[in-house]
Amino acid sequence: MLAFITRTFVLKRRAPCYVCQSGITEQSILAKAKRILKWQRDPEGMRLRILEAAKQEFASYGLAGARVDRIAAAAGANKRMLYYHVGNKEDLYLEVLEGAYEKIRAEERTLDLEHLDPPDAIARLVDFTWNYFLRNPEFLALLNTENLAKAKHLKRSTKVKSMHSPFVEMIRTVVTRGVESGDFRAAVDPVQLYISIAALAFFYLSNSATLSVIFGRDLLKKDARDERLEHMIALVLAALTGKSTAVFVRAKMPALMSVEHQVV
Amino acid sequence: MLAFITRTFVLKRRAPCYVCQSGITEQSILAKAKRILKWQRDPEGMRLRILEAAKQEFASYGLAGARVDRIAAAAGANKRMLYYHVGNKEDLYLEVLEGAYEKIRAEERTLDLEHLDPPDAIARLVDFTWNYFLRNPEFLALLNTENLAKAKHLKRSTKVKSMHSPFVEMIRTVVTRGVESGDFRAAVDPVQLYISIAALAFFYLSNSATLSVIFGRDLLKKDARDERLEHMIALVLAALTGKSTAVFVRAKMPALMSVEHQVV
DNA sequence: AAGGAAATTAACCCGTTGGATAAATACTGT
DNA sequence: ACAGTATTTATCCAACGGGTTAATTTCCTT
Repeated sequence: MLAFITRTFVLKRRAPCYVCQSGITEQSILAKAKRILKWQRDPEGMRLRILEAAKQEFASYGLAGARVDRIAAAAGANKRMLYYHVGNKEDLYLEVLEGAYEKIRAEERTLDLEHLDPPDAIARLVDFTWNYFLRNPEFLALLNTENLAKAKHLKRSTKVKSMHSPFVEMIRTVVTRGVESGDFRAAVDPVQLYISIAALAFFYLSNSATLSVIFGRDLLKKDARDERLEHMIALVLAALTGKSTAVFVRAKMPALMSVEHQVV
Repeated sequence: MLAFITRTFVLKRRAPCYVCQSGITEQSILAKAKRILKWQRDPEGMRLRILEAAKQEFASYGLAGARVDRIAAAAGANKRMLYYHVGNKEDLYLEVLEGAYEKIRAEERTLDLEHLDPPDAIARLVDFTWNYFLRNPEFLALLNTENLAKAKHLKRSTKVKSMHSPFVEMIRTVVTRGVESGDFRAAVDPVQLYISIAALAFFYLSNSATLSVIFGRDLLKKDARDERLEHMIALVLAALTGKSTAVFVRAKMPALMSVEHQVV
C-alpha cells in the first residue's frame, strides 16, 4: 500500500524529482495520501508539520544549507504552503528558533528549584540541562546556526528577549540561599554560573562528532554519557561547596538519579 | 591610486560583478594589481592567499553558505585558481580545517606545562585556551561547521587523527603530578578535564551573540571578558584543589597575569 | 444551493553558483 | 632562442533553489 502510494506520487512528478532525494517520511506520505484521495483542509496541522519539518531541516543543514523543497516534502506539503502559512525561508527559520527557546524555558520552569537544598538544586539543574540537550539535539544545532549569523534574527525577535530573566532570578535565589545556609562558600554571578553549566553540557554534545574523532573514543555511548554527567555535577558542586564529590574522589560511581524521564 | 586600480578592475569585469559585492581587501587588490601591470607567477603565495580567504569565508558563512566566487575575489585570484591549486569546494574546506587544527595544536605544544606547578599549569592552560579562542574566532566557527556535518570531512582526514594524543598525555602528567604533590584532591580523566576547559571557553565565545541578546549584556566587552577568565580559572582550580579562589571568594579581583601576548 | 473566502496544488521564472573549457601568458631547462 | 610546462585569464553553462503566478478544490455562511 505504502509502496503504491509512493510510486504513484513519484511518477506524478516531473524530473528531476525533489521528493525522491530525501526528506520524505512514512508519516508525511500517509498524511499527504489521505488528503489526496479526497484531500481535506487542516491549516493548523499543516502549519505544525511545516514547523516541525523545518526544525529538523535547519538543524541538520543550517540556514544556508537547508532546502525549502525538502522541508515541504518532509511536511507532506507543497512548497507554496510554506509561503502561504509562514512566509519566506528566513521567517520560517526565526519562527522555528523562537519555538525552540520557548520550549526549553517552559520545561525549565517546571523544575522548581526553590524547594530543594541548594546543592541538590544545582545538581538537578545540571542534570536537567544535560538531558534536555541530549533529548533535543536540534536545539544545539539551531543555536549554533544562529550564532553563525551573529544572532541577526534573534535581535529582530520581540518574543524571545523577555523570557529569560525569570530563569536567571531562579538561579540567583538558589545561590543566595546556598550562601546563607553555608552550603556554598561564596556568591557567584548567576549568569556566569548558568553559562558554565550550559557550556559543560553543550560543548560536549554539540561537538561530540569532532571530539570523538580526535580523541578516538565514542563520546555518545551510554557509559561515556553517564561518566560525563557525573563529571559535570562533580565539577560544579566541588567548585561551589568546596567538598569533594564523585569523579574527583573515585574513578567510577553508580549512576545518579536522573530526571531524564521525569520531565516531559 | 587605490581608487584608480579598483575602478579599472571593476570596469574590466562583466556584470554582474562578483568583486563589487564583497570579500575584496586592499591587500588583495594591490596584490592583484601588481600582478596585472606585468603579472608574475606566485604559486605558493597564491595558494596561501586562497587558503586564508577560504578560512574567513567558511568561518563567516559555514560550508553551504560560503561562496567560491567571494573566496576567489578576496584572494585576489580568479575562481579557476581554486580548482587548479586546491580542488573543489569541499577539498578546500577540508584543507582549511586541517590547517586550523594544526595551528592550535602547534601553539599548545609551546606551552610546556611540564615545568610548572600543577595548579599553575592548569591555570595557564585555561588562560591559553581562552585567549586562543579569543584571538581565533574562525577556529570556533569552523569546528561548529564541521560538527554540523557530523565530522564527515574530518573522518576522511589522515593528517588530523594522529596529532592530538601528545596533548592529552601532557595534561595527564600534569594531573598525576598534581595528585602526587597533594595539590589536587584526586585524579581526573585528562580528556574529560580538557573537554571541560575547552567547553567553558568555547561555549561562551562561540555563543556570545545569542547569549548577549538573551541576557541583555555585552559579553564581549573588556570587563566581561576579564571576569569570565577569572571565573573559569576559579571554577576549574576550585574543583581540582578544593581551595577557594578568586571569583568564589570575592566579587572582583585584579586581572590575572595573561599569556595573551607571550604566545605568538 | 450558491457564492465567496480559505486552503492547496501544479507549473513556471530567473538569478545564482559550483564547476568546466580553452586560450593566453610567464617561466624553465636546454 | 625555442620548445614545453606551469600558471593564470576570460568566458560559458547546466543545475539548482528560492520565490511567484494562476488555477483548483474544499469549506463556511447565508
